[in-house]
Amino acid sequence: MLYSKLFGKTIKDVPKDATLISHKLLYKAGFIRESTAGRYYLLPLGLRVQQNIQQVIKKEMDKTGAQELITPVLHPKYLWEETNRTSSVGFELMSIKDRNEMEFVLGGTAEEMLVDLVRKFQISYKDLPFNLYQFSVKFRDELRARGGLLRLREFVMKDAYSFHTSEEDFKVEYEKMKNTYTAIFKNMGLNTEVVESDNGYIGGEYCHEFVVGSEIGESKFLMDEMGYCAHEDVAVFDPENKNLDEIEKEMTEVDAVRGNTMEDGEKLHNLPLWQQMKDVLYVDEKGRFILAVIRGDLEVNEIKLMHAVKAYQLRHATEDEVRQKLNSEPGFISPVGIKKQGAELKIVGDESLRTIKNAYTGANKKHKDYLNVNIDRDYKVDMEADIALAKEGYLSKNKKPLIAKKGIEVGNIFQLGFHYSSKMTGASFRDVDGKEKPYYMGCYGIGLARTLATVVEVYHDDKGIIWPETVAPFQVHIVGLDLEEKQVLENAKKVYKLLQTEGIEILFDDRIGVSAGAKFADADLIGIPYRVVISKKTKDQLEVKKRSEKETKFVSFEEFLKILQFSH
RNA sequence: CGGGGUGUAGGUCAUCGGUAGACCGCUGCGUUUGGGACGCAGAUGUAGAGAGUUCAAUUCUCUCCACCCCGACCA
Repeated sequence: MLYSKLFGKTIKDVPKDATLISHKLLYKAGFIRESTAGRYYLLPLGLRVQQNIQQVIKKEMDKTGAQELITPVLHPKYLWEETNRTSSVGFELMSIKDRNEMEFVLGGTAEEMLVDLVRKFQISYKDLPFNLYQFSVKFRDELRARGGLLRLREFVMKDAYSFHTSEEDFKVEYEKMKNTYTAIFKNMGLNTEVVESDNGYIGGEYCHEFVVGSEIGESKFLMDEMGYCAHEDVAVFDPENKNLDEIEKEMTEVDAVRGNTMEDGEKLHNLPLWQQMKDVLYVDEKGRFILAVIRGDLEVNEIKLMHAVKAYQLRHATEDEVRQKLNSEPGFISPVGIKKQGAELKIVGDESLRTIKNAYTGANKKHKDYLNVNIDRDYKVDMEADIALAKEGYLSKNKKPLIAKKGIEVGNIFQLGFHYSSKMTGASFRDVDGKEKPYYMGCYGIGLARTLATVVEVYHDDKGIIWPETVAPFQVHIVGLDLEEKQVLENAKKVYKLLQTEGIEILFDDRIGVSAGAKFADADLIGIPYRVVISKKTKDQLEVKKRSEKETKFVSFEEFLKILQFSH
């Protein structure tokens, strides 16, 4: 490719909207331009990188025996209604009607489509298992797009869906995908943590995120030195017993003229925070009240709570609701003697309540507290569950301190189980015993543009991008200097042609009348792995420099070919 | 959707009640040419949209729209 013909120029100033390094560099170097929020043009350079990423993924996926296909982008809405996902997806569905008023959903994920495809065939146990994947544009009307390519409303995703006769068979595939994903990202130079996480709207019981550690990432997760690694949403920990050796004292109601915060209670009674009970009142999407009770030094994990009570939306109750519906008082709520007052109330106690004795808490009246409250004796909960938010420094179940990390989620794998096959009619196979059975499923996604941005986040310096060779838009960047001298120009063209015949992808900066400094700056910004300078100085040699290194060296054409071959 | 912010040339910004300017970039000519060269000449704007106040609005007020940041959501 001749640089003089390349569409998309480098610029010096970036739009003020760009805050992330990847966004700035990709914009400056001419890889992307914005259309509207969360929708980007991929320019020729950007597309080349994305296609390389796609190749890396495809190669590893094909190795596992997965097969590539393509589904329509417009999904018939009735499919989404069949699984009841028109109301429960985590992202806003975009829909559209055709001339016959038929309703379609712009695909944001394709579980229903794949099941619908598979059920068009008479599947038997002999056909299973199989894994089908595609690269296709996904539409998600995200509440907020963010950070350049990091969170888009339209993006190419590799999504794969596997079908199995049984859970055991699925688990083999799941492990295979775990390894495949690790390999895929490694091939692009990305080290990923495999993080246990929450399924969200996809359904199923467990899943793992592939996360690249980064301060700008949105995924918060916790690790310990024994290899435990889980997203904040699902991370478990050992709450540690606090004072279980104390004997249970008599519960008393005392005056408590204090504010509404935990700290106010701590100060007033001069007792440790962990001995206090924290009571948080939520309302779910059906209007049920849910009182989460937890040890005072811990916080409620709303994701865990939602799973425990099978709700998919929670909000905090208002002060009026606390007073009127539950006859309690904000800041003084307690499970002890709380009246349901006609409202549906579910009290969920965290496991940590079993680690303390003689707790103190509000008395459902303004400026009244209870002291020496003990579970079972003084109050009962409707449900005991782990609803606590893990934090750095807490002990893991391995009794090792947890370390908090942040990262970018570039891919994930989900166990779906029978989630879809049980909801969609005909989603079944004929088993060896002649019976029709639902198949067991999994799904596996990678966002290409986000992965691209993540590579830039990891591989750059103050001058520009430093592409890993597997995804670089070109392998070699020839910088031609002194090109107004015929000899030099001819020589540069010759090298360009010869390298091309070797099958090497080259960007040749053939611009005449552009200063050396400008060309070097552009080469650094674009970040192609090898820079080759050809000028009147270099004569019949090539001046080679790796983007990732400082030194340049003069080599012959043949020696350079060897360097390139060696690097693969 | 809640909170905060921004909309002026392709980009970065200035101007501020009296109809717009700098730098980068772009075009042409010339001089330059190993780390973003210089000179000269030139092109580029319904100041996001609409309404209001005013003799006069890019400037003040309101509404809408778009975009960015923080939060809820996610590949």
